[in-house]
Amino acid sequence: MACEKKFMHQLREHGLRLTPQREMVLGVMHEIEGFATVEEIYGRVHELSSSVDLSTVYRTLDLLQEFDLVASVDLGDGQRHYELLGLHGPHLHLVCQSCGEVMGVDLAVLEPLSQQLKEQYGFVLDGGQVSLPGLCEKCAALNASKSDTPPQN
Amino acid sequence: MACEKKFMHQLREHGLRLTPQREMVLGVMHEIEGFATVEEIYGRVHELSSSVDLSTVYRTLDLLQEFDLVASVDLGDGQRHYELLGLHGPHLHLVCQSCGEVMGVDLAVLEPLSQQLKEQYGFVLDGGQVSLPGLCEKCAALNASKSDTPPQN
DNA sequence: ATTGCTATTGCGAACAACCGCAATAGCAAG
DNA sequence: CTTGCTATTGCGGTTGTTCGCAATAGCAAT
Repeated sequence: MACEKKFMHQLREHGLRLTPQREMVLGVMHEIEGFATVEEIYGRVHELSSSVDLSTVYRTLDLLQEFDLVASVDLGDGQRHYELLGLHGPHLHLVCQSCGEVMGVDLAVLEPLSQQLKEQYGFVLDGGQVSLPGLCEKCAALNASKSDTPPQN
Repeated sequence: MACEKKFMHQLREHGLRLTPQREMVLGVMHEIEGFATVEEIYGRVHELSSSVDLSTVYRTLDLLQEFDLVASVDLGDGQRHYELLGLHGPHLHLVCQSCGEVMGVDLAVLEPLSQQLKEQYGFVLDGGQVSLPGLCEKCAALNASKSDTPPQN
């Protein structure tokens, strides 16, 4: 797959090394649909090779994230969730505070805002890392009716 | 201060109670300029009454956040930072990934985006909770020159 | 003032994420 | 195929945050 190639290339460029552990983590990410917790990723990697350590998984995910091969989203459930970006590339995440649903959206919607922040404050937005909290369509509709008691899920 | 009144009122409305611990946390937040870590807040509260527990501070901050009296920002330094909103009210946070500087910006800049997300995806943005990662003016300029080696501080 | 209901607390333990260090193993040069 | 340099690993321990639970204490009604 193109993803592995890209990874190898980026490692070389930075003087880093390709290890079986790193290959395994990336491989596992490919098998997974959508988001995965570190626990899930570690579980699968552990099946392949039981000697791989949890911190190595964390470190590899950090690395993959730095290379924009993976994105992490905080759903507010005390556990970070990771998603392989492989084909689609970086995108914006809309996170529903009520049901936890995540919607991937093209970074283009940020363009006007990005432009304005740059002009007005000199701030250079990093769109690939953005997660926006709010309510998805369904939960917003639910909340509109019984306006009180903020939904906890 | 108006803040305490508002807090009491909101507690009552939700059938919650005003306790000395909650008053102390809010009081301490008033004394602090800008952002404070839980450690700092707990430290000051502890001076006032050494029996107050750390988890109570955490729980109170959650509560204050729910009532929009306080905002939390993740600066990426493994420690959450809290800011009293009292007077200024909710605002957007621009967080520099490089130097950690936080810039408060009026929520108005989000209006167009908010509108578009609602129309296009039915997603209702919660602007008061938004933190946007990127680079501040200074760090962006620095980064532009030596384009390689992502800054670690 | 007293009472009763229940929100809140302090405590201890759990949890996710991270770090420092010595040992290991990629990788490039000879 | 060696050798040497150093990035990387596994391990143990630490930090920041949250949880469950029994005891306490707000608050409204009597």
